[in-house]
Amino acid sequence: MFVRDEATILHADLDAFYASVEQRDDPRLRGRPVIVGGGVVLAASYEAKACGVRTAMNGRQARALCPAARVVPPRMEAYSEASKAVFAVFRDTTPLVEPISIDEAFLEVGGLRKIAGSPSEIAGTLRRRVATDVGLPITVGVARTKFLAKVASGVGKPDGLLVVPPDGELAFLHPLAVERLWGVGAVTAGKLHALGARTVGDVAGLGEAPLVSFLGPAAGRHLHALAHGLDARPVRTGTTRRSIGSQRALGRRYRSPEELDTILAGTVDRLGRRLRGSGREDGHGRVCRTVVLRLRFADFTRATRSHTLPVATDHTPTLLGAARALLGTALPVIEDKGLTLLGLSLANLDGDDAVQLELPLDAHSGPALDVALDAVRLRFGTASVNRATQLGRDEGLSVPLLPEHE
DNA sequence: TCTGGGGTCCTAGGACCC
DNA sequence: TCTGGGGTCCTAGGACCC
Repeated sequence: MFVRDEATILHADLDAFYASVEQRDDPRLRGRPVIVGGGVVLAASYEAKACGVRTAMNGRQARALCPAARVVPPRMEAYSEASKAVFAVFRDTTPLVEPISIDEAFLEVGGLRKIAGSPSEIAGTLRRRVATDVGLPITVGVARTKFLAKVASGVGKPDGLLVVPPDGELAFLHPLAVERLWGVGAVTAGKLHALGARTVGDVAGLGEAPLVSFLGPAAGRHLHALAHGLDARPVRTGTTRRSIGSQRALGRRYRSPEELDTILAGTVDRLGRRLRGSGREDGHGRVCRTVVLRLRFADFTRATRSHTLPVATDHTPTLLGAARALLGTALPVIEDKGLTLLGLSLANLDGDDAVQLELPLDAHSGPALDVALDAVRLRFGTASVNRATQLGRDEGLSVPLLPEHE
């Protein structure tokens, strides 16, 4: 199996992205605390973060923490333009770019040494180009694996460059708090604390069995591997969207079924247009099979209702019919608890590219498979291949399960 | 703390078929 | 008639990310 022994993966992450665009475009905001968004903080400049303001924080609380902050409404078009300009720099650096979100990406720069220099030199050039060409600060982490590069950029923020040398990986990783790990949120962090693990090194010392029993097979095995610096996922280009969605907060006041139906019809219409590719660029003539209604109630609990159509479609009346039927089934609970958010997702895009094959593993699957494991879910399409190769690496199960099945 | 909007992936279980 | 395994598809919920 291919083993990388050199730090050639870059994780490039713009700093306080929306807020930095605002400071770039309005000199009066530079050096001052800036909050983007009103009711909820979408982004905070580092000056605002110094007061304790955080993304997703309630707007009133944020203003109380940082009375000097300038609060500006979001300008999504400006951020989209800035993102395109930054990604142009990424793609000019290497063709192997894997976008993660509007403001971050992985770049594979192995093999560019002769023409562009070492990975850390390339990272430095990238940072300077983003600063001069686009006018934004960016932090880059450089490491042998995606995971370590991602952690490195987080530790290196803001406006930094941090290289994790292959022989210094565990020394870098193990002192870090478990919350630093990509994929560990509040719930998982709480479970790890309950196991006595507060640092990544503690997690590495736990062994796989307790992690699997506390976190489930996928998360447990994944975390165990990451804590030991193991992560074979390659940088991959051309990943396609698996779902698109739209949602709307409704506030607390009562909405009649008729009113909800109007909102739903508007949402379906918007998503239908996106699906067919008019307006936004994430659709481009795709079809979907599964319609998911998303609800949030006044007590902050959530629910979903979904329906899978016999054939994939982009036909708005068909989608609306399915959405209406789902809303109908949910009316009693809406009546009971009070609805505060209504959303819709269109999933199973392009129908069959997410087929699930469930294969049993038996004694013939390989003696290396010593973990209690009932079945592997292989999904054909990008996500599933990931899982399968990861399994192959972690367990030494050398991929005979993977191919041919098509 | 009275909490936005857009996503990804994983888990569990039911219905149904052979 | 009952039990069981194996396989597929679908639904619902949850954790997490930016």
